[in-house]
Amino acid sequence: MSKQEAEERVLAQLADVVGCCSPLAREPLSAEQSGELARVFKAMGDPVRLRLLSLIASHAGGEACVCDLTDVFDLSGPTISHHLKVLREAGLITGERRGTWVYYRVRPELLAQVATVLEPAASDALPVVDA
Amino acid sequence: MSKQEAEERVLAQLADVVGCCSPLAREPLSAEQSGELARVFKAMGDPVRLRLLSLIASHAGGEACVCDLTDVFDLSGPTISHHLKVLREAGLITGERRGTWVYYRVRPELLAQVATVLEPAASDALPVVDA
DNA sequence: CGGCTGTTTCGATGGCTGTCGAGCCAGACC
DNA sequence: GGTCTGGCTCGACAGCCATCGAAACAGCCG
Repeated sequence: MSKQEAEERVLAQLADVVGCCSPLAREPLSAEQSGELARVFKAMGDPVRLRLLSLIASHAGGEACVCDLTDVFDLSGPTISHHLKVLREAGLITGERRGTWVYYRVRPELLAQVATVLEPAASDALPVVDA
Repeated sequence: MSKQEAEERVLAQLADVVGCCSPLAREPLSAEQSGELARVFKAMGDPVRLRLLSLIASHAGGEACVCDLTDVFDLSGPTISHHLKVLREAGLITGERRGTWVYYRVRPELLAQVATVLEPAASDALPVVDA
């Protein structure tokens, strides 16, 4: 199983667990569910990775080259690569090599799923959103 | 400054940074923003804490006593207490002592804010939500 | 082919963190 | 007041993680 396949499997597994709408506040998460979800949150639980994610997501064309990302931080190349790998293994981004450079783009569907998990808990008791 | 005040300050600071809708995909997060947000995600980046959060959120009346939470896990009391503290310091929950027991409840507004940060990135490129 | 640039992997290291047991504080009850 | 129970703090320890330099790998270009 290649690296790519392994990551695909992670995403599929997570999608299976998260489903389209298993709200955090509707019923307690099982040990397995919380494990899958925690992996995603843990990946986002680092300032550098969060910035990387937003840099990629907000970049023109929806994708960003590693070379664009490295310059933003005072970190070594390997470190950035490490963080990108973590995001990749969490299913949050995908990387594709085109010639010399590697381009990363976000997986919006995963972000949407995570947001869905959070939202019902929010709108349930909070009239602030006032939708 | 008491424990309670300190936590209030954290929440206020976070609300200030996150605002009502600073979308992750609209523009790159600053170092400060990512730091604040990462703290919340890191708090949710643990299976036990995620389950605790969902247990509290989904509990009848919107609040749960520590005694209810301890039994669910094969963990010592201090460990549960530690995780609750992390969630508290991240602004995700609040604890209140009433007589013998301590009750915890979630802060829906923070969850809503976090979800908001995620969502625009999602709906931006994903027709799946089909709203 | 040989070198050059961009990116990743490897190994090591310092710091953070999840976990526990022991002990402490707060209320309740006698 | 004395004691009992629920919950928290403290200190310690093992495992994980962010970071780095060095080295390996992948394409380009001369």
